[in-house]
Amino acid sequence: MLKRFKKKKSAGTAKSFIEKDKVKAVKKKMKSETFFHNLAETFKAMSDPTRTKIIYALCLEKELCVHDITAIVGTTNSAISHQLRTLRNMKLVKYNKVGKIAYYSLDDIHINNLFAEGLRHVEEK
Amino acid sequence: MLKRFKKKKSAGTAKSFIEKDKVKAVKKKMKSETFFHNLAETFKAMSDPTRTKIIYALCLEKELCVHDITAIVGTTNSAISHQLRTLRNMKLVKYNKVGKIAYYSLDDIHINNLFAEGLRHVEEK
DNA sequence: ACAATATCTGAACAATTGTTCATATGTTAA
DNA sequence: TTAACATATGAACAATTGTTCAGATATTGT
Repeated sequence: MLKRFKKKKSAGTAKSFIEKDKVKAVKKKMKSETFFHNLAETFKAMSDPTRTKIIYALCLEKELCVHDITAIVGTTNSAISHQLRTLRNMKLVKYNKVGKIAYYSLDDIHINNLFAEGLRHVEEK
Repeated sequence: MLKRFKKKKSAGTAKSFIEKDKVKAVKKKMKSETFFHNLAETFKAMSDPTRTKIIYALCLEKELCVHDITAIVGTTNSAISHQLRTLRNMKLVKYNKVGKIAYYSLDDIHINNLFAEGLRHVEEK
């Protein structure tokens, strides 16, 4: 009880010490839950070695079919196909099908920039 | 048995049709396994909503203590501390401890750029 | 020395992920 | 139609992940 009283006495000041202007300022500029979810999803799309290989390949050659990508990455067709679907769902790659062949390419220039920036970070560490 | 024989006959030509110049060119420029691993790890560090919130907060205010980050993100101290360790291990954030308070900040400008580029991608979709 | 504060940590758990396997779909050539 | 080819897919599996819980450190003020 005594403790509780003591806590009450200092709680206000303690909290106002912690929740200072910095925190309030950032909180005001905070984006929605959905925003951070989508942002995380975008990065997650690039967070697997198989997928970074695919993206890297598509940075060098802007159009590649599944068979080519499989040959370059060196896995099974199934694994590549599954990963391409992930990248498609995340809007990182697009494809157009001509006959039985599906030609994949990066969805837009942002992907190139994003990838290049990550590449720079890794190479300078 | 017959099938097997037939397959053998066409396997060679089929492969040479697929492994065309494009594939060879990309294969020549392929980076090491470690490189793609590290690159994926960097993106993975940003692939969780809690961590994107932390990084976003540190983009707005370049120095924040754990308590502040906890208040901003709105989780438990433990969860934040664990995520900060992850970010530290990935060299995305650094910290300097003054007394009992640990002040966290983004490790270098590449992180700002990388994050900003991801942000742009999400906002334009 | 003690209580309060700020941060960190290990274990345990459910949830998610990437690959493999077997098979399905759709297209082309014979 | 049938065989060969290019790609996609569902189920199942081990491996990884993020959070919570309980408690450990370490620093400061009294």
